[in-house]
Amino acid sequence: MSSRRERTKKKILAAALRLLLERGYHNVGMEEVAREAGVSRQAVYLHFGSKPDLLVAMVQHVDESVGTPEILRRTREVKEPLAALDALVSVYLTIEPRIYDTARLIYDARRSDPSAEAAWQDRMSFRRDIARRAIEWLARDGLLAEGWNTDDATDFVWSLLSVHTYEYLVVERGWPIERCECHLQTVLRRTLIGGTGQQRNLWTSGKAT
Amino acid sequence: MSSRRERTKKKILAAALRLLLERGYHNVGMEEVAREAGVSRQAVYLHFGSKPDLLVAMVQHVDESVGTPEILRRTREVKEPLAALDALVSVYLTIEPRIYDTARLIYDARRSDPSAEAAWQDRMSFRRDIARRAIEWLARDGLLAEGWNTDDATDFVWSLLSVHTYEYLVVERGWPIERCECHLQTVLRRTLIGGTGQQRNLWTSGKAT
DNA sequence: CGCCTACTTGACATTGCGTCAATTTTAGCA
DNA sequence: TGCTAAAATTGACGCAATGTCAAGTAGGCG
Repeated sequence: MSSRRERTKKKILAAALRLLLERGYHNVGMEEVAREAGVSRQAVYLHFGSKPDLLVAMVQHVDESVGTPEILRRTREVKEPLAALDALVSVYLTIEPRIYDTARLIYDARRSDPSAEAAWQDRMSFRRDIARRAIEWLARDGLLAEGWNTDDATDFVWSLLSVHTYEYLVVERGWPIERCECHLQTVLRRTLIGGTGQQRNLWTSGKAT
Repeated sequence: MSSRRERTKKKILAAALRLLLERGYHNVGMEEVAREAGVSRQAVYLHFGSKPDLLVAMVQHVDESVGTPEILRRTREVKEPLAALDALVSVYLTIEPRIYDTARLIYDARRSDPSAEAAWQDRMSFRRDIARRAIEWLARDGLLAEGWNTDDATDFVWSLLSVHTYEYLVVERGWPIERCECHLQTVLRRTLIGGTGQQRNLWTSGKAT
């Protein structure tokens, strides 16, 4: 039972998505979004107060439709901490292709708009929490390699599994997802896993799926 | 023998630098740049045709004043390939603090401006070349770890030693340069060095300077 | 002095964001 | 069916920023 209002809102969101993803935040005006959605320019302002607000709404909408939380739950189904690191990479590369474009939009806008900045920081602290959970698990079992503490390892994993790693390797360099997954898992295992875990896993680390 | 023209140009560049670095590309207008430089708005257009062109000129100016090529030459003074990887990180973290702000400006602008995009791609392919040299050296000596080929390792090093790794770890998370250097060196050594090199270096890898 | 280059001045066109008030359309409901 | 209130349109406006143009004004050099 979508009301008239909600339907129009969805139309606008869909249009904004198409246009902004294709041409970038600063290259598309509200006028064009309205035209693409088949509504008047003012209707856009009626539903979303401003361009930055429209962007933030777009991002939230994409996040919900992708279902990030459900996918992330996979990380917790894993039985042992060593596999958690692999799962983290795997989940990262499942989600990233779907949200990359919008994440990039928010990143672009955050310099010039406070609410975009807030949305970005939200996302970032959420991602750091996910990374931290895996690292704390490793650390508790004494598997964290020499030279790392929980905080530093968390930051490193968070920064390695970021929008920009995806951008550099997959988007710019054209790596297939599988190759990216394999290499990033290798990086994390060799770098962060020490103690007994290293013996067990070092020699399988070059040939993950 | 700085002519009047050149002096004015420098004044404008300096003013643009101050303002744009502080407040970002989209938050500073040409009017303000001109006022800060103590010249008329049209003088700015006289010297640099447009805002994007001013940005590109700014970046080139900073690059020259930092002397990136000279600093990068350090990478080649290294005697053995294992040390080259460490030197790469070290050089990266010498240069990055000085150029981070302007690099970030270019990155911001590249979505909406072709000449900024070109400047960015230039910079990126230059950086990949640097990384590739070190990796090829490793590979030639058979020190590249299992699971990596030259291309992939180059891309990975390039993406790890990027503007955004610096942004995430140093700028956002407040890592001191030394900590960042130590950890990144560890990452590269443990990840990329295999064969005999690994035996020799693995146990010093947690405690680099 | 006079000349040329560099710079200034003030005006203008254009675009994009955001706002407003008056009006029309439309969905929901009696 | 016809009424009403919400939702959307229309057309105008203010504002700020980019970029352009033409005419005028310094400042150095013969």
